Formats: sequence, structure tokens, C-alpha cells
Amino acid sequence: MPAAPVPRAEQRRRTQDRILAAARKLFAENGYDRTTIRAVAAAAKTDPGLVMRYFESKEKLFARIAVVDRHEPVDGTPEQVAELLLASLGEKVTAEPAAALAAIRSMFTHPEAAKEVREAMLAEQRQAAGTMPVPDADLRTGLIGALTLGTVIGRYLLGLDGLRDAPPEQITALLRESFHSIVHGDPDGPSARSE
Amino acid sequence: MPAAPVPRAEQRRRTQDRILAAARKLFAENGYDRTTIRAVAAAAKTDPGLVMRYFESKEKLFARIAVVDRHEPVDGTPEQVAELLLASLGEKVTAEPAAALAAIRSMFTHPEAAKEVREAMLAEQRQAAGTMPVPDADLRTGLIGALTLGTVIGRYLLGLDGLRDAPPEQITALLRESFHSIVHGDPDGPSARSE
DNA sequence: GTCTATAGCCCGATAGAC
DNA sequence: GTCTATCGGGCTATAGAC
Repeated sequence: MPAAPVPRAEQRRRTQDRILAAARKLFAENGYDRTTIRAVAAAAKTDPGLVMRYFESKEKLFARIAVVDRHEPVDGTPEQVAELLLASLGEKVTAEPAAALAAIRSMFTHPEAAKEVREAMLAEQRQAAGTMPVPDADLRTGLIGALTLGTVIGRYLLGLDGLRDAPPEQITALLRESFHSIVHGDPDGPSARSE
Repeated sequence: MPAAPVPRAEQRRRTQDRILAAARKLFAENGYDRTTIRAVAAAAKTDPGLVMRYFESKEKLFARIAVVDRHEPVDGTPEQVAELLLASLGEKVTAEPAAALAAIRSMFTHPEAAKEVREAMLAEQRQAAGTMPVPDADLRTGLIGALTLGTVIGRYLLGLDGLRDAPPEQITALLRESFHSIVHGDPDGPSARSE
């Protein structure tokens, strides 16, 4: 009987896809340094040589899979901006952002991962800050980004009680007032205590 | 002339202190995996053998310096609890918590560091949740911890615009209303949008 | 084209010289 | 007590066998 009816090119593409999926999973679980080409190859049921042949280096393989999705443009009234940023967080806690988690897990120990996360956050931050004509816009939008990152880390990477399993709507409901007060609240806040 | 008038024990203690300071700095800057005993020894102006002699292993040296300060007990009315948690964040952004940063930078790639950070956060979270007789107390206090961690990461490890250089009081002022609304706000929030 | 073998490097840890 | 030399092992990346 004839051999597999799968064209060589198709076979090759499938192997590459298996490698990419294995890399995404292992980099997200163990970070850049502790993920080895050997382990990726084993998980993808190939061998290390082929991984190198297809992706050139461990560094380039990582760059292929560790991407942080860029935000959609943010604009409108302060109320709308706050809701858009909250919706952005809502997406992240609704579907596990596997590729971004690979970048986030490695960002403290791998400069390329840090750059990827930092630049994605700064782009969103600066764009949002552009809609706010207040002197502390950078701080306000930086805080929103930091809170969003903290929530993602707490939910997926630390698995904190309550946060790990909470329904997305419950998380966004509890954070709605925070996002609004940070984006367009009085700096001294209605809740400021003089005590 | 006589040699150094420094007793042996004193000399030894000084060397150990130099090693600990160098380890704290390098682990905080580069994380566990990328910090080598060789580099610590060089930074402390000794040699690797002596580092191993004094601290037994890289793992034990790391455990000595990567500690997260435990919180003070939290109690009182919901308003007071929110203010105490906010004050806790205020301390962290007032003085750079070097030892905690070493643990945080390594928490995603080194299990012992993850345990240290996680347990410190869970202890504070559970203690705070104990003061709140609501079903979603875990989620509320988990969010507070996540926001606090995100703020520390954004300020010291990512150096986000606005957050990196902001005066501590400005940060806590912007977060005050958030902490109050998360700790004791209506779950559906006064700002809930039905759109 | 696919895979095996290995070169070359750096590491943590140890043994023993001084 | 302090330091040097080295062991054993894991890694990325490469060279070459099939």
C-alpha cells in the first residue's frame, strides 16, 4: 500500500504547529530559562535538532510565541475610557491569555520578555493618557495598567483564593468603581480622610 | 607595624555581611537563575568557595535574603480595614522593599520564591477576609493583594511612566477610593452601568 | 529532510593546597 | 580559615550520518 497520503509540506507544517503549541505551553508554565529546547522537542514528539532547524534559536522561538496582544484604540469621555479599560481587563480574565502569560512569566528574568510586556503596557498607557487633559494622567493610566497586570498575575500565575475561580463579571463589577475613580476622580477623592 | 587590628570573628562577620548585601542586590536585579555564586562572590570581593562555606548552598543563601515582611494585624470597621491595607501599600511605595523585590522577581521561575510571596499574600488576605462577613470576602481581599502587588511591580520592576517617580502620597490618594469600594462597596456598585 | 552525536560553555558543588 | 583547581552535569548550537 502507498505510504501516508500527507504531502511533505503539510507534514512539515503540522510538526511546526506542534512545536509552537508545546513551546507556548512550556514557556508559559516554566519561563524562558527553565524551558529547554529538549523539553519542547519531546513535548512536540520531535527532536531538538528539528526545532533549531525550523526556528533558528531558542530566542527566536520564544519571540514567536510570547506576544502580548495590542489593545484596541481607547477614546471618548472619561467615563467611556474607564469602561473601555475595564472591558480590556474583562477580556483578560474571561479567556486565559496563554501567549501573554508566557511573556509575563519570563519578564522578570528575560530582557526580551520584559521589553514585550513593557512596550505593550506603555502603548496602552500613553494612548489612554492622551485622552486625559490632567497633569497626573501618566500616573492614573500607569496605575490602571499595574492593577490590570496584578489581577492577571493573581488569577493565573499565583492562583490567589477567590481570584482564581471568580466569574469574570464579578471581578469587573468589583473593579468598576476603582477604574472610574482612578481615571476621572478628584485627586483628593471624595473619600479622603483627614484623620 | 602590626597587621590589621580587626579580630578574626569580626572580619568574618564583615565578609558575610558583604556577601548578603551583594546577594540581595544581585538576586533582586537578575532573579534566582541568572544570579551565580561566582557573581555574588565577585561583587562581595571574595571567592565562590567562601560563599558556599558560609551559606552551604545557593538555595540557602537565597532563602536568607528573599523574605517578604509579614503584615501587621488588620482589624476594625470596614473603613478602618481599607485604610490599613492602603497604608500597607503606602509603606511599600515609600521605601523600596529590596528583600521582597528579590523574592518577587524570582517568583515566576523559582518555586521557593513563589511560595514565599504566595504565603505572605495569602496570610494577609485571609486575615483581612476574616474581618468581612460577606460571601465574596476572598475575592475582595484577593483583589486588594493583586492591586498592591501590581503597583509594586509597576513602580519598581517595570518602572512605568508616572508610577516610577510619583510621590507615595499621590499614589495612595488615587487608590484610596478604590480600596474603600473594593473592601466595603456594594457589589453592584453605585457606578454600575446597565448599558 | 530527519535525526544522532558531540563540541563548547557555564554552572553548583567539592576536595584539598596553603 | 581562605582560596584554587576541578568534577560532573545541563544547556544551546552545530556538524555530519542516514
